Formats: sequence, C-alpha cells, structure tokens
Amino acid sequence: MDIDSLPPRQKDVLKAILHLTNKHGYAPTLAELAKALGLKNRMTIHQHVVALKNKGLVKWEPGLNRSLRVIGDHELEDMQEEEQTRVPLIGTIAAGRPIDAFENKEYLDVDSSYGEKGCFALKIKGDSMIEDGIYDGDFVIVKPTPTASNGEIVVALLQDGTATLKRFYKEKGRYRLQPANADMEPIYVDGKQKLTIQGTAVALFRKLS
Amino acid sequence: MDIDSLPPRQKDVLKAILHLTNKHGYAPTLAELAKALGLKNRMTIHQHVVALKNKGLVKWEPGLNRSLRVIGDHELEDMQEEEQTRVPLIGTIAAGRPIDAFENKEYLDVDSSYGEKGCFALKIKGDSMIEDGIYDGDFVIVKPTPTASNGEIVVALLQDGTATLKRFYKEKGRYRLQPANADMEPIYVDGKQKLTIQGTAVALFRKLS
DNA sequence: CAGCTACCCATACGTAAGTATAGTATGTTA
DNA sequence: TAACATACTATACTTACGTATGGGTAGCTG
Repeated sequence: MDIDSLPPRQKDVLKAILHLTNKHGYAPTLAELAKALGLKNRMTIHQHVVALKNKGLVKWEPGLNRSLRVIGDHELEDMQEEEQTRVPLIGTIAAGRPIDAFENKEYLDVDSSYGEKGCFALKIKGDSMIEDGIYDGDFVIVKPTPTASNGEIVVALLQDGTATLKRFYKEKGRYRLQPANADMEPIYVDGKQKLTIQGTAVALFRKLS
Repeated sequence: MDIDSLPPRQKDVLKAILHLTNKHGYAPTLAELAKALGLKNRMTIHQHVVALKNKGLVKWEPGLNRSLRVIGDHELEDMQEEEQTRVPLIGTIAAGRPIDAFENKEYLDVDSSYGEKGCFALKIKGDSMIEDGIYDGDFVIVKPTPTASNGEIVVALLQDGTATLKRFYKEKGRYRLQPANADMEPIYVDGKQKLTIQGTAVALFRKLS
C-alpha cells in the first residue's frame, strides 16, 4: 500500500499518528489526533482509522485505550518531517526596503504546525502596522501563498524590489496595500504592474522583556 | 543509572515494560504488568514505577492511560528538552475576574528558553493593555516571579481573588497597576494589602489568521 | 439517477485504567 | 533499636477514552 495513493485526509491521519507517537513516545488517542488535524470530533478520526485499518496500515486492539499504531514499514517516514517543524527566521522587513536577509541561520520555535506549513519568520522594522498591534521588533510568521484575500496581512514584493508588510485589498484595476498607521498613506499598485505576494502573516511573536 | 544496580523487582518491572511495549507496539497498563509479573494488584506496579520514575528510568503523563515508557540516557535528554520547550497554557485572564483555568491541557510551542524558565501562558481577554499592543485573544507568556520591577507587565492576584495583567509600578506606600488603555483607570493597591505577583510577561504570541 | 467513498458532525454509554488511600511484612543500615 | 527501602495486598473513586448510533454533505462512477 503506497501512502501517496491514499486519499488526502487518510494520509494526514497516518502522518499524524506517526508524528504524535514519535513526539510523545506513546500512542495518541482519537481526540488528540482530531485536535492535531483541526477537527472537533474524534468520531471522524475513528472512521479514518477504520479505513486505514482496512487497508492494512494501522492496527489497534478493540476496546484498549491508546493501542493504535502504524504497522508496516512506514515508521521512518516521520523522521524527515521532524526537521520541518521549526520556522526559519529569514530576515528583517522594513517598508521601502528589500528584505534584509539574516546571514546566520536562525529559527523561531513556535507551534509546530507553522513549520509544517513551510512558514518563515520576519522581524518587523518600523511602525507601519502599529495600529494593528504589530510593533517594531516583533516577529511575524508568514505562510507562503501566492494570493491573498482582502484584509489579510501580506508580505508583498513590489516591482522596484522592495518589500512591505501591509493589509491587502483588491480594488478595481489595482491593489491597495494598507498600512495601519494614520500617518502613512496606502500603497497602490496598478493591476498591470507586478506585485508578488510572498505570503500571508499568520502569527505574531513579541518579546516583552 | 545502571539497571543492574536496581532492586530486583524494579529491574523486573523495567524489563517487563520494555518487553510488553516491544511485543505489542503500545504501552502496557499497570494491570498488564502486574499480570506479567504474577501479581494480583496493579498498585504494586504503581509503586514500582513511581520508584523507577524517581530514578529517571521511566516516564508517564499523569492521568493518561498507557503513557508509560522507558527512557534511556539519550531519550532522557531529548525528553527533558522537549518537555521544557513547551509552555503550558493554563487559562484565560480578564481583569476583574479570577483566572479561568482551561480544562484541557494545552501547550504553546514557543522558544525553548521560556519553557526552561518554567513559564506558563495565559490567553488575554479584554482591552486593558491594548495601547501596549496586547490585544484580546493574544497569548502572553509569563515567567513566574514573586516580584517585579517598575514598568514590567505582571500577572497580579488581588486580595479579592481576581487576576489582572497590568504594568506594575511601586509607589509611596502603594502599588499601581497601570492599564494601557486611556479609558481605564489604574488599580491602586495599598502597600499593606496583599498583592501576589504570579509573574512577569516576557513574550506575546498572536494568531493573525 | 443510485451507490459508493470520503469526510465532517453530534450525544450517550460503558469499560479501561490511573490514582487515592490504606494496610502488612521483610530486609538493610545507621 | 528506629528509620527507610522494598515489596506485597485491598477497595473505591474518578477520569480517560473507545465505541455505538446516528446524522449530514460532497464528489465520483457506473
């Protein structure tokens, strides 16, 4: 049974079992798996693991708590996932400047789900988003996406090579990059100009002291 | 810790844990260990594993079924590091209310240094610190300290049992807990009254989307 | 269209299993 | 001798957690 031919969610469940088992050293419960996959109900997981059991990929003892395990030769697969949990801190972003890349590899230890999504972190320089509570010196975790929805905070690359963190709005024939600072004007980008969205900001981290 | 220097029965228990775990692929229960060692009562095993845990040879999560596992020197090191990386999210803090403890154990994965310092996390409810960029729904990481310096953001327990997150200032004969919200007044605590400082806020984490 | 798979949700019930509390007995060491 | 560690026993309580039962939607295929 090839994992890659599994339906998407079953594959997610299998990976989560491997991951949580290796992370904790004991088997996960259905509820823990549900939580890890953003579900509200462990019954969904139960149905998934029944399907996986029928495909010979997992096994458990009926009625025994925490006896769920992956069977076969799939245990090593979780090892390569491990290194992707950390979020690389790639540089500083200041409006009107290109991203100033850090020379040394640094990482932000945050919730592992961000690393798994391929997120990267940027250190904020400036006050352009201060009224949205994003302060100079904060770290923003960015999920790579080529597009964004209105109102999302994006890391945008302009045509002149500069980068900026702003709220994104798509308007008639143009894009608006809106600062959250009353002293600053929006940036408008004509619809025909090149606007690259590096990703959307999904989390913020700040040292207080 | 050398296994061979263990008392006889503790050594038996350790071996049985390893054996049953490898045999079944999931952790044994106390009852299963008791049965394997010819005992009638799982309490005996419980006392043995407590002794083994105190010697750093096994580990489990209190209250979780089948979470017992043997930890070796290498794993011990990893486990300690893992355990101390995670910051327990213990509840919600809203000014004027006691801390509303979360029922389910949750953790915030943040920079490992916070976990090492024994920090805990609280979810913010309210706007009392909004002008310092601490918003409703944010998570604040708190380092336990009984005292604070002027200007530090503290989790304070008042005499009436309520909790609050404010900037701490020591003044003549009293303490001032200063909100960062122009619509709110400071809280003054007479120097003779009981003011418990649970800790100081050292970091903030916010989900943006 | 019907049937099937995939995927999500809910509540209720019952057993699994850890823990609390308490006890006795034996061996070792200061 | 007393204190402590080791090792066994019991019952009762409480939470953990799997399962039963039931519902729904969406997409694909014959």
